[in-house]
Amino acid sequence: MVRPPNTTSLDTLLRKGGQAAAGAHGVEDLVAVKLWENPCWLSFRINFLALQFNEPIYRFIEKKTGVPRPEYVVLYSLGLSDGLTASAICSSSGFPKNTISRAIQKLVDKNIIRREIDPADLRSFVLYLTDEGRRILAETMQPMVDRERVMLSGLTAAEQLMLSELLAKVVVDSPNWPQMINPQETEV
Amino acid sequence: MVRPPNTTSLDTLLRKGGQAAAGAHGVEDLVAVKLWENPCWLSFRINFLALQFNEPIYRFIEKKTGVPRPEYVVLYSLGLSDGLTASAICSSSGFPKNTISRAIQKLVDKNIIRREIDPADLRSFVLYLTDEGRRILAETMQPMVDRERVMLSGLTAAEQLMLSELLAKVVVDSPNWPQMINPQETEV
DNA sequence: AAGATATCGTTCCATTTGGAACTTGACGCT
DNA sequence: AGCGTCAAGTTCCAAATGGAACGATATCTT
Repeated sequence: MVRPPNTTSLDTLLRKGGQAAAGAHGVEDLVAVKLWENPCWLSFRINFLALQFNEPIYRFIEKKTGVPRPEYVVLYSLGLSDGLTASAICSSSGFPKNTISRAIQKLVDKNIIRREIDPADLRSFVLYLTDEGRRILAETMQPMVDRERVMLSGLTAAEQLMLSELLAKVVVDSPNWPQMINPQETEV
Repeated sequence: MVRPPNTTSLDTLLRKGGQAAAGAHGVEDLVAVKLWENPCWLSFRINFLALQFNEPIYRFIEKKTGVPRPEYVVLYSLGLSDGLTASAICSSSGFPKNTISRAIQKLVDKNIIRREIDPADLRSFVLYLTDEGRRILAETMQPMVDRERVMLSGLTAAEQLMLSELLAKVVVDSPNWPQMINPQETEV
């Protein structure tokens, strides 16, 4: 385990990053531990924030419109780029294709989207929002944007911009990451 | 909708944050749209990165040790702070209490953790790692840390530190966020 | 051009999930 | 002390989930 000492101290620096500035505010005990004493600081912080966004907003959306999360993911994707296929939605969202397939069927049944055969590829369908779909999107977009604003409200505008850029940079880099190797059973 | 024009341009700035610097790299089409044309840039980026971490690492851990995600969350929490209760793990992880309850039972059955009655509160139990639990943690910690390193490898050390601090600041601020109000049914 | 291989989307089915009701113990109030 | 309310965990059950197999079309190989 010969490792230059400055590597270790970078890890510590990263993990403890911002602890002094943050102070001992109202965060729960175990959350504090997971924030400051955690070798996997990145994944905890990201998962925690994802949860803080997703849980309330999807609960709200389903209560308000009757559209559950996987269906809303389809809807939202079409809102950004109408005329997508199921597989494009899968790979950008991470949901498995059977879940998206079912979501699409429900949305078609409810007349929130419509499905057309792709003349260029008879295996796949192209999906479009209906007016009803556009209505639901319009109705739910503001609460989502507001929720993001709330989550960012503790940062200055400059900090928000910095965060945006850093996260984007990581996402853009993601195609370069090696996929995880399988566990070698020898170690068991 | 009278809104000062600079508010709008801050939004645009945030959304497009880093687009120029990032360039047109290998990221998928719809991912690119969700990155740069998305009013909810924060939640997309965070959810995307959470997925990129969770999916491969929990697949790996389950294959290697037979411990599925909710059980591993319990295990990991105890690794950070031995002697927790189920409810502490729930509220810091966001899993519902029945899921955590079942995970704990499985872990006790497998002799990965042990459960003692809390003399201070006879309703709750205090959980401890067994040697087997510690062994599994030791075996899986390095791959998790490595995965984080890979995800951060596109950033310089200074950028990593900045990201760490910004995310921590947002997490620390989270207790101040208003909980989401319920949808008013009048609009339907 | 034919066969092998890969991809799109659906269906099947065993497993997991999480809301809600429940049990038991703690705590506050009179 | 006695009663009402609340919190910790468990159990029940209907619904969602996701791996795997499948049919159909595209694409690649030789």
